[in-house]
Amino acid sequence: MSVAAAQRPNRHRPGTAVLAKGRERREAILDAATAILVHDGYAHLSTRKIAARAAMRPGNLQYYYRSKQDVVRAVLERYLERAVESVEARIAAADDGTPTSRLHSALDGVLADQTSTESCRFFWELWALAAHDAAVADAMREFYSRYWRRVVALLLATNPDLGRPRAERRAALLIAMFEGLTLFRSRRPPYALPLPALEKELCALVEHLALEVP
Amino acid sequence: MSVAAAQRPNRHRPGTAVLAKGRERREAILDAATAILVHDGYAHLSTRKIAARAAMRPGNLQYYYRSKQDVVRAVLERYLERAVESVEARIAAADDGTPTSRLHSALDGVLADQTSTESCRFFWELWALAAHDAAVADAMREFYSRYWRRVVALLLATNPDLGRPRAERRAALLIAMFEGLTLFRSRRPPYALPLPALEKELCALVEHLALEVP
DNA sequence: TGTACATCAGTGAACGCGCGTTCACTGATGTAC
DNA sequence: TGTACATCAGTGAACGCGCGTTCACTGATGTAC
Repeated sequence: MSVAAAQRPNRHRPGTAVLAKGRERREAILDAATAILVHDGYAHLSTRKIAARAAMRPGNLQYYYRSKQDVVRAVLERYLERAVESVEARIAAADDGTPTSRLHSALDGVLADQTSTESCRFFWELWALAAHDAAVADAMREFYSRYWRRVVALLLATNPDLGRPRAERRAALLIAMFEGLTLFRSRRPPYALPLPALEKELCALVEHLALEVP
Repeated sequence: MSVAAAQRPNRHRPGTAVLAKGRERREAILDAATAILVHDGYAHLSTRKIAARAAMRPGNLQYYYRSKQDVVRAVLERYLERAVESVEARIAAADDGTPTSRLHSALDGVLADQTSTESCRFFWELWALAAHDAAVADAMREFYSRYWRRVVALLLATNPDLGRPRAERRAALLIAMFEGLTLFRSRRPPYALPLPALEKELCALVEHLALEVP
């Protein structure tokens, strides 16, 4: 379609206001779908509910996204992209400090994200979804791959003596622990472990993994 | 019903063969539901599919479990009960050794479980389900609470100097890491991190958390 | 031994519902000439 | 300035489908007497 539009003479192009509205509507659809996914779960996610929440008719939703799967993929891509951006921004924000302080501010950022019930629930849904949907699995692989490389770089910057192989292994363990902690740290946690002072223990462990060489 | 049966004179009781068949059928239903949950996900779990897989008619399934929710709860309870039993059995099996060897054999058991795609997928579905279903959330809380107390006991047995509060915190971190590792360790992993030699690193970390006192 | 009876197990048809998607159609916007 | 036109956006009705559950009914099993 865009190819045909480019070849066509420069006539009858839609106005910028029209295009802006189209973009807004798409965003509204993704917002609605994200909210339903987080609050009710994928099992209760339907195109009709998405359309209702975005204040449009089912037929109109199909105009923007041809199928439910298209909506889900778009939701996923937007969410993961934002997640990556926010982590990068937090690391960059601690640029004044040493590598160690960058590591800590990244850690703080991850922990802050985890207190958001929405963020946790989103990932829980994704893990389940990825087990049965190849497209979701691909997106998750890509996301965790970037995440992992970033943590490896942070560890190596903090302590080059670690060596890349060890840094890679420890980064994997750290990410696993962060992801596992979502199960116990969301604001209304599904599983109640008494976790006071846990963050200190976690910080100590992170430092151990960053600094200690056997 | 069982109350009425107990008050009734000892007449017209169903034969043991009849009761045994009833038990078998219920097990078959739970097997079928578990398989569908693991292979297709909760979103695709329907009473009609469960019935078909258990080789019965929809109406007959309703005879054994009045509602879909009843089936799901029963599946969950059976699965978590078995999981607890299997961990207990593995720890007990290492009874010949020192506390440290018990710790290691428990660790081995957990890691062995994680290479089972079914086990991982089951838990992924549960995490997502628990976020939206209070009954599931309760069952998970109970499960993790037992799991956690067991790990605390193991850590304290290995090194009493840890002190209970620290052991509790470290047990929580360990469980979080184990649960997070399911994301990267299942036989056909949804997220590919290069994880050779990761187990050694994990063992070293477990020992550090068990033995080191700052 | 036979018959009445209670319980367990299973059947088949039917219900009303929400779902994902299609489609012919109408309206809004804005350009070209 | 007006009209033809292309594109974007939105509507409303309809489709066929699988769903969870109900229900009247039949058959199987085994006991009581």
